[in-house]
Amino acid sequence: MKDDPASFLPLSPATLHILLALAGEDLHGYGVMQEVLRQSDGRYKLGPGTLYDNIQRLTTQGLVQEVARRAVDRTGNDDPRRRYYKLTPDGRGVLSAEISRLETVVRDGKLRIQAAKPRRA
Amino acid sequence: MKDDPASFLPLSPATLHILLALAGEDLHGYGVMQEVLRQSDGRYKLGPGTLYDNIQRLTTQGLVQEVARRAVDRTGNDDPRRRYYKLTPDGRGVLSAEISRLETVVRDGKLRIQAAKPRRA
DNA sequence: GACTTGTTAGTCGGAATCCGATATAACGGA
DNA sequence: TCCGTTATATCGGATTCCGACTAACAAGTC
Repeated sequence: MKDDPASFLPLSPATLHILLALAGEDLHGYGVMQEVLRQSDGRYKLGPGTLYDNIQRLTTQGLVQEVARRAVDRTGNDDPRRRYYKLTPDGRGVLSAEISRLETVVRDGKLRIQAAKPRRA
Repeated sequence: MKDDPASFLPLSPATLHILLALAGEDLHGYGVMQEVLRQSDGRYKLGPGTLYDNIQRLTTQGLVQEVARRAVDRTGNDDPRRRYYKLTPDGRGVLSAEISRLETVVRDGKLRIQAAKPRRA
């Protein structure tokens, strides 16, 4: 995947949040669901359909890859059913590009919204 | 439509950019395409299918409404084929909510991206 | 042991959305 | 007159979303 990271943009909300969840640490599918829920304060809930569709697509695109099981997580659990995923360097690059793109969107957006009563400039 | 603005979130990239384009000034369909292209520095191009699908949906949702406006724009043009649209107050509220949601996403994202890579300094 | 709740992976199928190709036509300038 | 641009709109295939469902195992409770 030496494709330009920009060619993957913009990311859908689901894809963005999945990559974001994996940016912190490697996680298994169910863990991604929980992490997205946590990151959004319970406001954005990812269903299994969306999750696994995305994981599969992201894997074939080379942005995410499955990794050999980790021994234990920080809670000391080790459920053998788990399948862990991690961001590839390309995945991290795409996420990074999207974040900075969104940064300008937010900056522009705030200006535009405030100018609700345009005074001509 | 007294629905909670949060119930419309998150917005797809296409929807977000259309609302953003209309936040500055009332525009006609083709104008929205151009404005989105301009705002993204030519990186995000909206096709007519996506545009009109969205305008229709946003109109029935009450976030956008068509306005009768035959006045000239700043280039002095007055093409009678044009159909202008504007953001409703609800539309502005939804856009505002999405922008502030994205603000936290960006903030979190930046932390996560730089946090997970200090593989030796 | 039986019961219950939570964890974990996945499938399935319909709905929603995307999005380019295409159609149509009026515009403006060379 | 002819051409490139402006402008609205539809169509249909492809992609994505997303909840309901299946299936197990885990862990704690009664």
